[in-house]
Amino acid sequence: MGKSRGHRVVDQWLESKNWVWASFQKKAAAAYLAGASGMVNAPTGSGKTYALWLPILIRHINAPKTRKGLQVLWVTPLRALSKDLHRNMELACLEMNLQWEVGIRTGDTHSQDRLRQKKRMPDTLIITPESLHQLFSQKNASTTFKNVHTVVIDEWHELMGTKRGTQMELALSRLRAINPLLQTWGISATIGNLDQARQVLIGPQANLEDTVLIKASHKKRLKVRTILPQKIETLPWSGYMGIKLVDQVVEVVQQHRTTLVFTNTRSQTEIWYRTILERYPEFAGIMALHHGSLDREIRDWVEDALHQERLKLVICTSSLDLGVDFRPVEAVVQVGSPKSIARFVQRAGRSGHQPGATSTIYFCPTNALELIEAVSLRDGVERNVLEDRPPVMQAYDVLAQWMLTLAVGDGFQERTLYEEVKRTFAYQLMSRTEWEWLIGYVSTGSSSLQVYDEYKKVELVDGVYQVLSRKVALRHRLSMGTIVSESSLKVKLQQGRYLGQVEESFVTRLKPGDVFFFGGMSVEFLRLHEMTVMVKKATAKKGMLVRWAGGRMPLSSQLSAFIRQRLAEAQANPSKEKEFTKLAPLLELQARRSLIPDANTLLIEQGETREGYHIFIYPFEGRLVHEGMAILLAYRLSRLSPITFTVAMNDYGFELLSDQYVDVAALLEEHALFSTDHLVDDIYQSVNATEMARRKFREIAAISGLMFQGYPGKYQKARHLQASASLLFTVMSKYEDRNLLIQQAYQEVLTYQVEEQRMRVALTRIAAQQIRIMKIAKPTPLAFPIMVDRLREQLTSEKLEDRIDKMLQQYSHEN
DNA sequence: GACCTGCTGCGGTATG
Repeated sequence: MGKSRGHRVVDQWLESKNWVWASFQKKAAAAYLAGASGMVNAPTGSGKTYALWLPILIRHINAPKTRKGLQVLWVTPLRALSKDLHRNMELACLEMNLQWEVGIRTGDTHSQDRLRQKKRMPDTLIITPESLHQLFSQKNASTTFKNVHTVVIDEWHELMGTKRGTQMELALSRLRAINPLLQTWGISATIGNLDQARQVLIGPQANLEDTVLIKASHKKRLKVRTILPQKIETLPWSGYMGIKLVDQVVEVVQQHRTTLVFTNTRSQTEIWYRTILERYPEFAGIMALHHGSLDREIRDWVEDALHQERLKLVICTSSLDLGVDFRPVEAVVQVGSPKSIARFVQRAGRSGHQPGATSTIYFCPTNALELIEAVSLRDGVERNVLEDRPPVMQAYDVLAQWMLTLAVGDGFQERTLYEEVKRTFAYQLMSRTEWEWLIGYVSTGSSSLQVYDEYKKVELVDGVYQVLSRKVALRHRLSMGTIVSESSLKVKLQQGRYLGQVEESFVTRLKPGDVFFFGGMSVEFLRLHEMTVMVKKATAKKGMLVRWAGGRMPLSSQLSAFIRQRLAEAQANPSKEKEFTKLAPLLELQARRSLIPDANTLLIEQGETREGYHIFIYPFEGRLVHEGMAILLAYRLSRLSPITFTVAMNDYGFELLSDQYVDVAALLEEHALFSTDHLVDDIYQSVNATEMARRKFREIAAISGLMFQGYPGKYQKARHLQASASLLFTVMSKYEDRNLLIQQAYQEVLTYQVEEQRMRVALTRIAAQQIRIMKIAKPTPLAFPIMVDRLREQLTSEKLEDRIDKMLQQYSHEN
């Protein structure tokens, strides 16, 4: 069999580049050219883009030469990725002398380019999910997409677990309705539920066996090393900044060409940067920091400098998790718990980007107990355990937005769209009643809002649901997408550049003259000018640290399981791992004052201090489950006899504090405190559920179009937004029985706030475990950090220090 | 003198 002209062109091109087409790339190409859909699973830097890009070109070369407009959509979750991709794709076309135009359509595409695209679409469009939806909100959208035969979704693992993934599912279903032969391909890093990822991509009714999974065979070698502290505290309380080990981290940095130091929070990057600069002034100029609140220009500069090998060290948050390959990076340091094995591996992969090179990651614990995590991470990496990314199900806010998007564009027919939506993974279980509620919602704003005209958005004309009002259409286009951010203020040097963003709550505490540390420099607050925080460079070195109110990631269940297994082993066999040896004094104290739980034991500690009566429980299930369990237990105990608790938790356990003594042992004999019966009811009955749902509702209201977030550039106060979301929540809960969006808020509390599924599994495990209740005279090493955490919420930092000092004096001696 | 908690991502006003 002779090769087609397309194959020959590509072969010649590969030859001229002196480049081998790897076997996984060949497999992907063959499957694609045979008309299949599927997924490519390969690490970054392995050339997975070309695995699909080259066959797309082959197909084009062999196809008849008629103008067809848009034919290929290449979806990327990151704008930053699109430029690199564009360059590589165009270069390939150019070198092969092909007439094939690649365009970019993202938020920063110039308006003239957009207009040009509108008139004449390029053959391939690199696009974000949000911009794709923008295209669907234009008139003639179905004409735009009528010749699209291929959609490639890059970093699908990253999108799938989020509402952006749901957006993608909806768009795919629409594209398949336009062209039933559409070929869908995902590109994904390795995750636990790889098959499910593929199913979500192709839709629930499609047969998984008809699609292809292409795996790159070469495995990335990964070395994990722990940075060990000289000595540890037996009562670990010292925060989670890890700065104590800075000298040892700098030692690592000095041994490598370029190092990335990953931290868990933005303020942590700032403090590490400042500390290193103070102690090692020679790093000035060859060290940078990178996090999500720094101005885009600054971040771009850092990324460029990394490429050009001008930096020895970059301190960053997950803002550098993904995307661009930084070849010069030789080593990665993870400061503090990465919370999941998959994230740890992902970050490790930022180093050693050459094919065949080994990635090296150093784990720097910020707290004595994290030494157990170090061993557990190594376990996870060795056994190749990776967490799942469960897809988002039944997010009605996203669906409502999609209905409006289509109504703003070409309009939709109710029956057809219903069938189409049911063919997505996310909405496969949606009932006809629920759908009808949504139709009502977009046309009248639901029964509780019927009297208000502004919620009547969609009108039915000749069987087609459409948005006729220009104002409604404009407002909708301005507020598309599923990312709802805190409202923030820009920070600008008085006569100079923008530094980045801080949150409103931080600024309200500032007085003119106050010094804070931001973007790697000391700045003095001057004034608030047109919603911009004006600052100048400060002479004073010390200053406040900016704080952002971000999300709190819990420890993954996979990592938790390893920790539960390893804890008892650390005591039984302290010389087995060097981390265990270090931990020995702490574990001895734990064993002396209480006991060290093994994997079959649930430890409960009870004690009394001047603060009151403490109950500590250690399921080792991550802080969200602990929050849920604390609420649950507090509720169940209070039903037995009136009592109130203050709750606190961390990733290992939680505390119930009260001014009354509770005989836990006796109560456990008679009552199933840890039972899964009536679990959801009991959580909803507890005081916090409504408040939690109310907070969740803010995001739902924004996505579903209930709440206009304001015109771009125009500032809207966070308090105002919160207030109107809260008002809507009250009205809708009160006057409507079955409001889908309110129900969704409660559902999200269960799924994401208290991790109901995981809690059930944990409770079931506890039911089979032996429960050991220990009376303690003094707080144990496991209890102490939870107590400190509770105080941290109540006290200012100076007061907290005094308090901790006293506590340490009181509790650290013998027994 | 030691200590500072809490990720990321996108989009956007303008016609016949």
